[in-house]
Amino acid sequence: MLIHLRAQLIEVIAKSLKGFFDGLTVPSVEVDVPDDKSHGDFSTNIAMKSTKLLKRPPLETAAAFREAILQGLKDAGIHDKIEKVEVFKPGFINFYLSTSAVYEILEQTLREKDQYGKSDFGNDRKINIEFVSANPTGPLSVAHARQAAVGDALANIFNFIGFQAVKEYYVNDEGNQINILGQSVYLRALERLGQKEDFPADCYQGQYIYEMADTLLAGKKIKTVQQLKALSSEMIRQFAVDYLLSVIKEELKDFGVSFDVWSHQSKVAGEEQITETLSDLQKRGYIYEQDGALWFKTTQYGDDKDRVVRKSDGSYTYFMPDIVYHKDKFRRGFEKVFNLWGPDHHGYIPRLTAAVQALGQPKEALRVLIVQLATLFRDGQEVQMSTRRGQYITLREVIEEVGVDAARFFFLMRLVDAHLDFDLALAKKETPENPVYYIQYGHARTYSIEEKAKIAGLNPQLKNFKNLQGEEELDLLKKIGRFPTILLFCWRQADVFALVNYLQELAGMFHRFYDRKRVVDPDHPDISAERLALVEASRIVMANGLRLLGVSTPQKM
RNA sequence: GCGCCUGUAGCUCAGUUGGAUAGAGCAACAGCCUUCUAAGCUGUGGGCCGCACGUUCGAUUCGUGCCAGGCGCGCCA
Repeated sequence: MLIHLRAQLIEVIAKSLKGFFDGLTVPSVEVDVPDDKSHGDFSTNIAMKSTKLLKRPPLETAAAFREAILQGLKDAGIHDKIEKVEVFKPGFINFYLSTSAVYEILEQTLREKDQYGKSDFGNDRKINIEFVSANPTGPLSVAHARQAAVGDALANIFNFIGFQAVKEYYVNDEGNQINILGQSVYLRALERLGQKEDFPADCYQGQYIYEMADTLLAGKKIKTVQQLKALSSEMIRQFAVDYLLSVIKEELKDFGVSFDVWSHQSKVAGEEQITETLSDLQKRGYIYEQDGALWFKTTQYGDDKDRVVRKSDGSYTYFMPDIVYHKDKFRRGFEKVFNLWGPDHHGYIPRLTAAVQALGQPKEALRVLIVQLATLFRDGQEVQMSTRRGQYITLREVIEEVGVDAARFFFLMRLVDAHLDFDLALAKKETPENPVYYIQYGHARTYSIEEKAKIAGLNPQLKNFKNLQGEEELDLLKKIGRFPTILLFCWRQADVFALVNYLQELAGMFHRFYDRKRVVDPDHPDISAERLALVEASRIVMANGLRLLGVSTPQKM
């Protein structure tokens, strides 16, 4: 409702002011939401933008504009939604919503319920969002956990505003790391059979390799070294990848994250597809040979230097299958693909962006989001981690220590590309310092109020409001009205932080309302019914928001 | 050396793509429960928006140059 009204305002303003410009082009009209509510619900800077063109002081222009806009609002038939229009200091023209317009927000929310905030903004466009994509060589770490929380929430939001967002996990099931993984399992299996060999430092050191070895031996009913040696290394590799993928899937499931598509490098970027793509790129002049290797001219699209795709020994760099994989994504019809990467990969962005353009896509078709690492703290002390020695905090441990809700919420509390300090002790505290519970508590409160109302025989009203006149009530309603806009902003920013922030503010306004206005009051059933409607609308938005974040909505706390 | 990111309250961070008196949470201090959940509410203090120029009606925001910190720069994945 507010999105629509804002669009109407822009239209009306542009139309009403045409006469002032006498053939000159009207500056583009911007309508913003002021920080300070005393400056109205909407505001435009059009008068100040016009000072130069019209050669008149902004306040004078604004006053004249105001008259024309008032007339324009009448002509457009939306004057009943705007209570007043005022001119302010440097030259702002501010619009104040009428209470009837505010009540429309309430009616809409109650009508649309769990669909409130949904839109067709995305126009069913297909987008892909690839995240986590950890190599299947061990359990998921906290770094993956943050990516999982962000990627899942982003996809939820994008789907809600009308995109067809596909969540995708790219499985690196080939290459050096997988060879080493297979070797690690093989050596541990030998050890279990009594033949202890040197365990190289570059092999995977974690305890889980033993468990895999045990599972392998039991599954294949292997009792002797001879039987083990009869297994092909290919078979062991396959076993290891499958085993770890099922572990990863289980961890993600417990974190509430599921993927729509699992793409395996061995399938989408095998030898055949690589050869095909490579010769295609060669034909189109993107590849040249030097020092026995094949190079991709990524500098043509702004990379610092060209990149090797096939080494002089004939094997491919990681870049090559990645190009093929992204070609595959676009072949599947995605208009835009998002990749969530760790900060250590940021140097890789220019070359992949170049490749995407060489594949004939516009630069914007690929959007890489660098998800910064979370530094874990426990009681103010940084938790030291070392991936090399297999000593890192896993997703599993975070879930067990602080729970899914707190973990997911904390990972979303900052912009994705900003460092995040994650205090484990704080996240599991059930005290006011912990922001997760603030919103959930607000949600739970709505249930307890509605329960009390039911006992008193009171029901929420659905229309014809007139008693919601308090500042707390109108502020809360207007905030509820911003929810759809916030979701669109999340798309524009490619970040969920704005939603987290919004929900905290919304919960704050709800708590304030609760503190100051008695809802359940059998002596005043009319007022109670209207306030109950506001409680329900608040609950709807808190629930819709938390659901998009992947955080649960408790009815009791 | 080159490239990318960051610099805002004691701490952690926002700042709606250039707007109005720069905000929030935490921490500190002072208050509010015989009434719908005190996991809540109210109030107070706290700022050279890293520094300097420039662009303009207007800069925390854009540009340039410095200063400080982080990361990336392999025929690794």
